[in-house]
Amino acid sequence: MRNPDATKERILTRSGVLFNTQGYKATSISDITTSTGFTKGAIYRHFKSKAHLEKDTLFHLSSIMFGKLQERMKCESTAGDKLRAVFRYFESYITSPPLKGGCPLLNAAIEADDSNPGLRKEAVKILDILRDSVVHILKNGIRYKQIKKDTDLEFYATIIISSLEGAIMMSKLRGDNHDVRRVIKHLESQVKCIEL
Amino acid sequence: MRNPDATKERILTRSGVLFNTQGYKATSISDITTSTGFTKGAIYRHFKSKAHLEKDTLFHLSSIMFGKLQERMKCESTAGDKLRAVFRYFESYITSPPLKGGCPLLNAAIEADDSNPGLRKEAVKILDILRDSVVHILKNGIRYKQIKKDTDLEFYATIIISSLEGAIMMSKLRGDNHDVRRVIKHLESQVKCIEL
DNA sequence: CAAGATAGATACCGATTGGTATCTATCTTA
DNA sequence: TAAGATAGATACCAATCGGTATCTATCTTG
Repeated sequence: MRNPDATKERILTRSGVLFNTQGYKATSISDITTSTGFTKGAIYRHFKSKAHLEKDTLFHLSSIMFGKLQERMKCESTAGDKLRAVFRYFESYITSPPLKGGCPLLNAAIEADDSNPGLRKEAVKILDILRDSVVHILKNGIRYKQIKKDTDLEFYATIIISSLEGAIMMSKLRGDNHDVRRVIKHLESQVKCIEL
Repeated sequence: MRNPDATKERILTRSGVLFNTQGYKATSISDITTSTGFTKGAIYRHFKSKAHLEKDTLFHLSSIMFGKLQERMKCESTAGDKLRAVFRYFESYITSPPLKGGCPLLNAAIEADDSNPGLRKEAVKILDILRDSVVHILKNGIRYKQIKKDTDLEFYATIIISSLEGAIMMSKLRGDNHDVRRVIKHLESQVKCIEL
């Protein structure tokens, strides 16, 4: 009974890296024991099954990512600058990853099928939060006369998120940042279209 | 020694569905034996390891997909119409999937890490072919005065592919076609910008 | 039709999987 | 300080993993 909270945190952190790099199914409990230094007994005391650990870990990962994203956004004052901060954050997934393995939403979304409903539900939640964040930025932009007031919020949120996620897939596959750079260039010109 | 070619074809077809729906790592050889009706002995006669089977299967999947894509494109005459056919093909991944499990490129790209270099290389090849297809359409469009001649070909190919792939991820996760519809609407307006 | 080749089945291998029952040692609380 | 609670270790489980050695039956070819 040394420090259960720190143990749980350590397990979530380490399995976060493993799940995000190797995949959820491909990461075994043994992988996690060797990475954390804890035994199976310790892990199954804190998480009642591997599926639960996967879901909790994905939540843990998304909390970290949204935290870092919020940090970047609150440094900017206008809606346009906040959006460009989002773009730069996604580019960092490639150029200097805040977490090894790329975007946890993208990874979980592709891997989570109907056989892992917990993971899938968690991924949907993350996508909702991300979409709402972009919508929120645009909404405030309209309120403060920075964004055209007839802008279709959901539409632009979808365009931004989909192209960024797709770009991460491409850039990660190719091993360079050319594709994500192109997409960001395109999104910046799109933002200019709705900026006042 | 009944019909080795048909056997190989059947294995590739069945494992194609399994790999594309459950994932490569998550699909076992036993899954494939029960799906095909063949035994492990038969499978390992035609493929020297699971990794080889994965790679060959991804190639098989991409051949089918590109075949269907070509069919749709050759029905159209102008570059703009060919691009719109590409968009509709990607939408069909959601509305009436030509293959269960969504886009094989996207699935393989996310799952393939450095531990499966064969699969990864095959995924890069597919991405190259897809990108070259779009570039080729645009190039011919310029030649026949349908597309503005100063168009950045690689740029538009990246924008189109990334946003479509990202949209498939989102729509598949959510279980509806709203996101992919939005992205296609956006891409259609982008095409209009470079059409003559 | 005889002989070799090969497609595919059967049976097995050691390693690893997720999971659990049990034990010990440290903690909290009366 | 005594007693109960709990964090974590150890040892085990049946099931399954990818892979292989061997056998049989059908094919091709002389």
